[in-house]
Amino acid sequence: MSEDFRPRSEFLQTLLLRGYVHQCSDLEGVDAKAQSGELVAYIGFDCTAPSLHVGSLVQIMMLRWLQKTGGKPIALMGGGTTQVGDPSGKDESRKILSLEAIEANKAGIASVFSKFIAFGEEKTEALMVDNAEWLTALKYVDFLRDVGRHFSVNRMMAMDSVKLRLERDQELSFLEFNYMCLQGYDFVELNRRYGCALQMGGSDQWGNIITGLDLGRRLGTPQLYALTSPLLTTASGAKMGKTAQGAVWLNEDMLPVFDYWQFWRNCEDRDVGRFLKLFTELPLDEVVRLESLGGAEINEAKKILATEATSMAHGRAAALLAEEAARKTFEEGALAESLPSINIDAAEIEAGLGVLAAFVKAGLVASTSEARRQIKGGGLRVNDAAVSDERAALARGDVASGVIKLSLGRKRHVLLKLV
RNA sequence: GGGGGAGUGUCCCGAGCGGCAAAGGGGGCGGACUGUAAAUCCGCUGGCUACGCCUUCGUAGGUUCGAGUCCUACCUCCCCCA
Repeated sequence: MSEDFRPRSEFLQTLLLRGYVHQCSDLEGVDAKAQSGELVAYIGFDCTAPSLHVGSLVQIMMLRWLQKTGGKPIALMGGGTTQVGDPSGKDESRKILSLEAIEANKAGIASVFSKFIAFGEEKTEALMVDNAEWLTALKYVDFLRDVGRHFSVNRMMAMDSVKLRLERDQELSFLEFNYMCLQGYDFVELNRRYGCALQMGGSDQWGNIITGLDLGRRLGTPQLYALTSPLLTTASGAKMGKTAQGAVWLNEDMLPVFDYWQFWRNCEDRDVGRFLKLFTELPLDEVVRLESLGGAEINEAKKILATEATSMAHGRAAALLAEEAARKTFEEGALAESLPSINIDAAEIEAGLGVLAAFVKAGLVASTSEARRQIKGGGLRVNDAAVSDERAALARGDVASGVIKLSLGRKRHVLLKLV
């Protein structure tokens, strides 16, 4: 990447300044294309899970910026390629998903996407397409003759995704070996169908993307471009988007908005600036101001990060509600109505629901054994009072304004709402 | 085809003379300290109707009062010879 390159398009300026760019095959080329107002770009998404999590957020944001700056984004659902499985960055082969599971996952992902990007037929409205559309219709022999002839096995063997498996003597099935060919073919197909000239993705996708570029050249498409974003880790090196409780999902039914807000609120000091640039749309000078806050003041920046990021995924109203719930809970020590909650039959309380069972029910602990351990460690609280007796039961008297507040540690809270 | 080695607590790595719910890390969770941060220190890290019971060491059998540990077969992976 040339250091002194000065982009003229708003699209590239934004991506470069906000830290989205890791590698690009041809910045000038992409810039010119973006300038012309004809840039169509795509990112492919696996259909391996029923939703998307924070790990995909960088990619989603790139498509969002593309749309905001006058380009047309394409979200490519890997309905076809997911049937094959990408070996990139994986030590072992992935389980092959059933077609029904892939379909269901696709629907979940689509609903998340629509929060971030506007879909439709207009020029800058995004398209969502599924590569199963063309991949499953391919005839094997035809594909080999038309496309396979352009792939050099010698080169494929040298690709990191393949090389790694071979070096470690790990199985790489022929099925997976074909993945990059299919992804390469996707790019060409999207170019033919929609004039898509740029594929973006995480840095681990560089090899796959470049394969598409080469294939395009050999098959006579116009010049294609590649752009990857850095692989995101937190300042302390952990993979982005995974927490103890699991992935940080972008949809509410898999992760309560309160928890999503908390995820951002609890980021490390060193990450605030970077995250503000990548995951919010605050002007850069504001970001600079916020990240320069020192000491405890950086907490203000974290709150803004949390609310801004949450607004995008769940809407402003829900984000403000989460912010308010956090303020009440952490700053005032008061009861916040909008904490994550589960309904519980009043009769169960009357009957004397044991604390152990209650915490399991609330999902704060995985088993009664864990609940016992947490009690020993002083980690469980009912209405902010530490539980010391594992045989205690919840009672009518614990109910305040219709709820009982259960807490695990300082940060995780669930309200039992009596019904 | 022949010879040798490996598979351990379902997050990962990794010890394990026949008495083992199984050493030690990492990670994670909880506590203390803080700023809902980082660093540090301490505790916990199979399940249950819980001073007891049940299920765990690639799979299936066997020897034994008793098996992760010994024997047999099978599966998977690695190394050497062909």
